[in-house]
Amino acid sequence: MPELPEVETVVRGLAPRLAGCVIRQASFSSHLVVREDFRAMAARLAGRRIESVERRGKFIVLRLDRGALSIHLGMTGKLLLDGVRGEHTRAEFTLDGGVLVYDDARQFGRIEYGEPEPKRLAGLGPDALHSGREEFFDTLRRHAGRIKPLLLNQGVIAGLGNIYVDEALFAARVHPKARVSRLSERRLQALHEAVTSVLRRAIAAGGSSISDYVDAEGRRGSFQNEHCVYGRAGEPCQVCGGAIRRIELGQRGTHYCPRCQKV
DNA sequence: TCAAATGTTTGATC
DNA sequence: GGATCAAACATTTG
Repeated sequence: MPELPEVETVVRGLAPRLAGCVIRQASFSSHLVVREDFRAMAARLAGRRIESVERRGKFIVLRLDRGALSIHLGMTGKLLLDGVRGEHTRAEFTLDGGVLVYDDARQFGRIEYGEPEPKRLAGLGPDALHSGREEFFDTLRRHAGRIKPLLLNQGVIAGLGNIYVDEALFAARVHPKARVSRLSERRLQALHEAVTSVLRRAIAAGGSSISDYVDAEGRRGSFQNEHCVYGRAGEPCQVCGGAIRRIELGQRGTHYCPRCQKV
């Protein structure tokens, strides 16, 4: 459910409400979401002040007066301000200014603590939204292989997921199976511009709500209405009128226009 | 009953 | 050290 625009939307909703709050109490109920000892984790968080709420790739990062907490929403995670405890609630943070509820049906999400920050954040590539043209080129050119799996690799570029990779490749007219090494400077530049503009437009729309994504206030996004290829197999391409095709690539459903996107 | 789902990790193989 | 592919994680939905 959550890629960069969805996580950004959640962070923008949380930041003004959480900054300056103190965590009074934390409780957990899933060893899949929280891999370490619940009591040790709760003890470390109790009494900590939240200095800021930031996004790194698809991670929500709460900077605390000591250390930092990272929250990854996986596929079905929701972080709800003053949310109500439900069947799939896996964590609850009682703050001096409200309650933060972490809900996650599939439990692919992760909550981790680290000092000064969780170690896995160090493995992320440059942020897809803030990566400049030069950095984008240099990073991609260091790798071989097909462009789509590469863009999905968080260690290469952080933040893109299945929806936005398909949408950006369509906007740049690049075939998902294209080899990075075969892409011209011009194609790469188009791709960089496409990534940036698709992400910006998606953030402006509050993200994409395909099935369950909602922001910190429980509101759905609307960018799914602007998808050109994702989830539109069989529908006519908005540019050429040909049918959008769905294939499997790197174990992910992949949507593209065979006429507009050549290898 | 089967397929697919906004994600990531791990292990085998080349 | 990589790329590539399959499987696994757990649950819901059509």
